[in-house]
Amino acid sequence: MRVSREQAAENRQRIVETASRMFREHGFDGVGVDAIMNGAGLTHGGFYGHFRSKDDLAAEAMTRALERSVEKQRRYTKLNDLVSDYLSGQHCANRARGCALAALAADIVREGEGVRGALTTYVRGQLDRFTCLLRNGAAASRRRRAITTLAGMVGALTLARAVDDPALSEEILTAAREAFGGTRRAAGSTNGGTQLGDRH
Amino acid sequence: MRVSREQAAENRQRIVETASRMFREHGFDGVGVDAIMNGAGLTHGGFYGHFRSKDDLAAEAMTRALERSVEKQRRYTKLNDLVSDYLSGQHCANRARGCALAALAADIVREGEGVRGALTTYVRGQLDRFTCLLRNGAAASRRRRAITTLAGMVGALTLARAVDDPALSEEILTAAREAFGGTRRAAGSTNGGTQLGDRH
DNA sequence: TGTACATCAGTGAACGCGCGTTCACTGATGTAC
DNA sequence: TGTACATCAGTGAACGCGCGTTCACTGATGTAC
Repeated sequence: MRVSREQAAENRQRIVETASRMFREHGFDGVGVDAIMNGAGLTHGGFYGHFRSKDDLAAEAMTRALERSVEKQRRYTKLNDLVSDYLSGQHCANRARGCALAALAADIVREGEGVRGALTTYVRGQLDRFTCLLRNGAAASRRRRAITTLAGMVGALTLARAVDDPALSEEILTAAREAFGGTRRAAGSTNGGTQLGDRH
Repeated sequence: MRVSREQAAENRQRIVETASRMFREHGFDGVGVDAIMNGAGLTHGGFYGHFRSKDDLAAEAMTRALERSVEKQRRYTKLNDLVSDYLSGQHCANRARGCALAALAADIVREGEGVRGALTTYVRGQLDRFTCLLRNGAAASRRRRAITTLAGMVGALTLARAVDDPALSEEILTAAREAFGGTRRAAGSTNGGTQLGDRH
């Protein structure tokens, strides 16, 4: 049943992609090697030809998911658009294809070095990107706003997903979209036009 | 080896408390019945005299952890104090005794009805409490700020814990403490004295 | 109040299942001539 | 280019371990007289 080197490389890719989706949906402990390999159209026995261990795959799948996330975000030129998409009902409903940070953040503390390292790099990059997208204020201020924006996005998505009641989910997403989006549109604003936490 | 009814009730309590701590530290799948019972000074065999299943205990432990959290928060009269404590380095380092929402939020989506129900009730209560603690603005505006404050707190704590580098953790907590705290102290603020997201 | 028996909280061995991992095997791919 | 052999990606059975759960048993507690 040998397969061409090219095919084998494709298979490996597919395993990583599949794992990345399944981990986001069910958590690291919620999917087995067996399920991942089946999801990739293979049988479990071949797994250790590609990876040293399940943890190894976890680190790689995490890295991949975060890279994808970065690519996707490069498309945005306005923070407001990025935030709106991040806090959309669609993203909330689609854990498997969504932000790995929000899907796995709580689990990550307990994972190995590889996973945490990948995540830390991503958070740093994310903060840099947000800082650039924010227009007004000094660098230090923009950096602080980048932090609170990222925290607000992750927290709001997590809450909206955890909660039982769709109406409450929607309320959370809407409120967060308005507060953490880069632009202010509401009439009668006390700080119209400035970003969240902007005060230096 | 029978034990007085009073003693048995105490034991049950202890199991719930222990589970509540261990789940927060290691996740629902990260601790076994065996470990919980040992942690409570008992052997695993007695478990099913107290609970119908591990899931049952999970729901109860979650409920308990959230009730504790509410009791603790009643002590605060100013949102700023509450936020400062929530986003303290101590809380960040102590998952086992800290906020169950932040410790388990990502896992909760995959848990049973009991756990999710308990959490939803808690989030509603939390938002009501925050809305009360916020002083300025119309009810609807305070409610929205309550949501973004809660989201920001949970997100910032989650990020600070997930990240690999203590300096970055500290930076995240500090920025969030300033942004999501109820009062503004910084000089040169563009919206001094108003709360996060306050604009109606 | 004291005695005799029933109850039942807790014990520890055992069961069954799923999961991560290993391994002998297969047969298509890659390579040497 | 064609043939013969070596390689090795993938298969599926098997192993060992841990975990949730069950159960026969123990002996202190609770209760009836």
